Amino acid sequence: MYTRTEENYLKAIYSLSKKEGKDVSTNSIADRLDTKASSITDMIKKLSAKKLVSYTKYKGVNLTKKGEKIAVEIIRNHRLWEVFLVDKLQFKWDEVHELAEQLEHVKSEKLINNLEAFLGFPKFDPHGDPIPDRLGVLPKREESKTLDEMLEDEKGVIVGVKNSEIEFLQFLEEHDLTLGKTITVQKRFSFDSSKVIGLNGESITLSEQVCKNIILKTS
Amino acid sequence: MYTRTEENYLKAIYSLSKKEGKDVSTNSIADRLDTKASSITDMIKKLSAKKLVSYTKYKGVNLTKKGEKIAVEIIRNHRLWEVFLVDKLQFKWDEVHELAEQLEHVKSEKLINNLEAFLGFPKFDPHGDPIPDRLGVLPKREESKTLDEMLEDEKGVIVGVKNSEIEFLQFLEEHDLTLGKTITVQKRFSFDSSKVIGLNGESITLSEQVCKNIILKTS
DNA sequence: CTTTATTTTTAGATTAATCTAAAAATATTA
DNA sequence: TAATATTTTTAGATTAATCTAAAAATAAAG
Ligand SMILES: [Mn+2]
Ligand SMILES: [Mn+2]
Ligand SMILES: [Mn+2]
Ligand SMILES: [Mn+2]
Repeated sequence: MYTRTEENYLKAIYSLSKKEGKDVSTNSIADRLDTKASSITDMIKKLSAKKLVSYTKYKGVNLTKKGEKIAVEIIRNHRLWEVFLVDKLQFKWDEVHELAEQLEHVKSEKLINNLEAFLGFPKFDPHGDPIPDRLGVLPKREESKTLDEMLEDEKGVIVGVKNSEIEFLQFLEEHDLTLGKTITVQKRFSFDSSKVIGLNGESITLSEQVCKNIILKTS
Repeated sequence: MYTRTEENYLKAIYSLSKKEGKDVSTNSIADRLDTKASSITDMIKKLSAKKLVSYTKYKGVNLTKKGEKIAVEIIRNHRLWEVFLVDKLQFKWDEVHELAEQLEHVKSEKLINNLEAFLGFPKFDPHGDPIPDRLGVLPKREESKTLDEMLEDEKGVIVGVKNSEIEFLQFLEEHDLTLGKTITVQKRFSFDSSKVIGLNGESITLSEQVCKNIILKTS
């Protein structure tokens, strides 16, 4: 139906428009996909001709309903494959993203629906990101906040991360800061917004940067 | 490492040279891949430059050790994915080939090795074809013959098919002629080489064409 | 051993996705 | 607002994979 490249553009535009709200700029897509702005302009014209994005020169793009539907489908594929790799094939959460980037483009509705059933209809992927159902509806997470927003003595369970880069995930893994772990804020230093937290009976110091990227459910 | 197209050419050359013995001709590859002969010549030059095939103009091609290694790797991927689809995701044996054609190109040694372990190190795919191990070694099947070669009153267990086209597989499925079934040759008609066989206590007539494409282990 | 038929290769085009360099539009700042 | 900087688009090339049509090589028939 659509080429792998087209799908990757749609996915990039989708997540950029979620993150930045407004129209998505040529340069931001170029950054995200690690290509040149001129290539983006070309592809945008193609996507626009196919009614997958709405585009006005110099003003940026937005996904149409049609374009968004495809983007969400690919995201669904991506996240279900990540669950498969972690739950069934013994992969760690920092090893699955690149592979899922390949697997997400395999074309078969039956495959992905059967895979979903095989995995027990998971609602979140190994990084805590929501998995769209077959209609494209994203599950809502219960009330949650970032560790950065938590106060001293507050307690919470890790339910997701905002950054899925390998180095960050490995850092968390090494400190046993994985999904489902319960932590308590022991101290907050106002001069740099770093925190000391309690985990497994031990204390760890975490930078503001780290705290901003951990999502918790506070009871 | 190699493009999807290159991999498909190598796979085609591999199976054609197994089937036909001698040098593989440009036209036979074109037929197999449903492309024009001129495209084949172009690609062969590319593969030759990469030392994946040995090629002399007008004389056809053969895989080098390097080329064969890649072809066998892709076949390993293909067959393991087929097992996954049938054993874990409820696919029928006539539904998996096209999907496996996509999945076989996903690049990750760890993925395929973990998948193999997850599946319990299967030796044959859903069509009875041998699955190369991680070193590229193909398991040997026990003594077997085609139904066409069997004599009256001879008994055997279906262990594979020589033709994996959807229509043929569906035909077999409808008659419950699936892997593992035991059948007995009840009668052979010499005028057209058709046979009446016994299966599940019933009798079925099968054409020579069909008999030539069913592989059995005779006790 | 010629002539004819078939197969294979070459030449030249096309399409998708990318790039560099330059031009045009928009945004910033003095 | 005018000058400057940044962003975006256009123009022209490149690479991979394919095609059609024509030329060259090989094989088959007479
Ligand atoms: Mn991912
Ligand atoms: Mn994820
Ligand atoms: Mn197959
Ligand atoms: Mn098979």
